[in-house]
Amino acid sequence: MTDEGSQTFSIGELAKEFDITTRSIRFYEDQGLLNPERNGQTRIYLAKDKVRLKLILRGKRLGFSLAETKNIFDLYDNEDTGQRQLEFMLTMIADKKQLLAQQLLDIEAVKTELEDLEQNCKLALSRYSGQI
Amino acid sequence: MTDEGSQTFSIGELAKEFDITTRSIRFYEDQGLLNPERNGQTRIYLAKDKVRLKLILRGKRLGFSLAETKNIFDLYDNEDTGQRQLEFMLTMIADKKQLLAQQLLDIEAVKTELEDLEQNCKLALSRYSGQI
DNA sequence: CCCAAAGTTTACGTTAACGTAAACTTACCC
DNA sequence: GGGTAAGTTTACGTTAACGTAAACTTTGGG
Repeated sequence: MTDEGSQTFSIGELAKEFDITTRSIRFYEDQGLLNPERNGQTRIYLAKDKVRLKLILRGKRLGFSLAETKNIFDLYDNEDTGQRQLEFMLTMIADKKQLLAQQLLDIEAVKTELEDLEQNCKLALSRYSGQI
Repeated sequence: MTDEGSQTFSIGELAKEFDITTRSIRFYEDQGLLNPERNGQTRIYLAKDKVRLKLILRGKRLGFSLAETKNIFDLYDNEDTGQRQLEFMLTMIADKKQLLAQQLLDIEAVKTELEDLEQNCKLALSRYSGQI
């Protein structure tokens, strides 16, 4: 058994590792997305906090707002998942999956356009280097 | 030859078609992303404007800022593409492609997580309907 | 013991992408 | 020709996601 349960991190370490400011990390906590331990005043981050932070940033890259990400976290954390809650969660999941599918289409389209543009650029450049 | 060169649209028609407000369309023009014709005061949109609008919205869905999209438009429109310009354009294209690749990874990861969550939800729900 | 580095709270400032309102003109319909 | 629906400009308001600054406490190293 590898003992990895006691690894802790300072706010500065996390900031450096994820290349964000400490201000952002505190802001995420302020918005209810993180809940680090405390040693007196000082925040102590555990492995699960790192996971959360990774998910937050991934969500951001996909255009999720912090509120949306918090929403998902809350659903995950919710213990008393009644029937209504579960059904709501399922429709929300369906919505997100739909959104991801659209993004895939968008990415394919943009990728094609970028590659067309790239070809034209390289062709134009080749004239400068006298290859035509 | 299908004659489709004379199709024009009002701002209201575009707003309805793309499900956005006229305010947004005028704002995009204000930021230099659209350049519709005019009939007196009234804006007249052509097919190429519709294409631009589609690209703007696609960019937004992928998290591009309006400034970034305008940047790409400007590169496209640029007639005097000197060597420096072309090289700059190529690095910019490479950056965008890199970003798209990252987004693909993110989407895969989120999709997997969503499907896990979905399974758990359905399992929990099945207990309510007495299937377990 | 002292100081520089890292941490903390509080609070005001900033930017992007519109929303909203006002005050006006233009276009179309009966 | 009169109203109403759609268009226009101008301008101030709003929200999310931090940036930045001030004023303070805590902590490890020489």
